[in-house]
Amino acid sequence: MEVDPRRIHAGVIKANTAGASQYRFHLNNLITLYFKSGLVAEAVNVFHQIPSPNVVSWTSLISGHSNTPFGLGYFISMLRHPTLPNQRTIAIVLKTCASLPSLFFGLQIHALSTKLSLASEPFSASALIHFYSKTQLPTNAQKVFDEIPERDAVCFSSVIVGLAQNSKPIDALSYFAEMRACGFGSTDYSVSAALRASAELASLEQCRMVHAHSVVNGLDSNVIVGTALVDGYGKCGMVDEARLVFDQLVSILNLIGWNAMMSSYAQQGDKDSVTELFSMMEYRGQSKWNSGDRAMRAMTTGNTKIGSVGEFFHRLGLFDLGSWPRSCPKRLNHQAVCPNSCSSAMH
DNA sequence: TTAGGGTTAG
Repeated sequence: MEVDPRRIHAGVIKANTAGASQYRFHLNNLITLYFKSGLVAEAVNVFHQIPSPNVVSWTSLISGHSNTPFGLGYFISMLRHPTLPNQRTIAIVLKTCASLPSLFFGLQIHALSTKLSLASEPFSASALIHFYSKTQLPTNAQKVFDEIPERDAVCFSSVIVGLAQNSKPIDALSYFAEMRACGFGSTDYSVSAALRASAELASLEQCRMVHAHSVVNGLDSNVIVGTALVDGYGKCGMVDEARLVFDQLVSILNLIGWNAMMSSYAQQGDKDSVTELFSMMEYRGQSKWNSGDRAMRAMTTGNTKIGSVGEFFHRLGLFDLGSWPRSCPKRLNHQAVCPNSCSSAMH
């Protein structure tokens, strides 16, 4: 049953007899709840009701605006408040920098993380690796990983994914082997990336090894691993094995999986199988996913009317981020760019 | 005690 955040909000107001920190704790949770329900204005409103927002309050607010320039704007407001970020805040801001993408802002965040001794913490480091991978700087990503003293499975997965995405399959598989040697269990992220690397090498033996590994670890029925398997076998020229995986997982595969299977046939010049599969896809109504995917992409890439990150900060009068002010010399005109929310957080 | 990092095609 769906929880209505407004009912919870009413309960928090009624029960506001506890101390200030307890009240803030409940409001922080409410911010997240409102964002998850798509009630952005209400979430921002709750933030402004917190007398003394802490790092969790700010991170919740920034997270609700992740992947949009507003998230970066709120991060600057947080620094000016002043509240120092922790590795969770850094992670969500870097995720936004990777998604926009904004190399310039991300580099500033890396510098700040280093100053705050957060660049090697698992959460911020894995986000840094992701950021450098998305900005096509895999050597930087690798350097960040190598400097993490205590790595976890996500750090490993991030570097494997990043190297595989940047056409460094040998390095990716080397980290995949290291991850296992260090005793970490494989994840759907690391396995799908290892398959992508194997596919780029067109190494059938490697594909089969990772496939067997995914079966042992119970990951072979995962939709993304399954798609990577179809793609991997296809690129190794083993279209029958690709089809075997495809048929086993057809009930859960999405448009990407169908495309991977059709590409496998196309690479063999088997146009009859391609058209047959395409007809089957249309019959099942799967071709409709195309528009769905486009809509999803528009939603997740920060589809605002503002042309670029640079334009956004130019409008805020903050174009030169190289010189962050220590005090608050200038009030930002948040209403000009975000008329539906309060402006006092943006200073 | 809350917030939070990494995947599949072309």
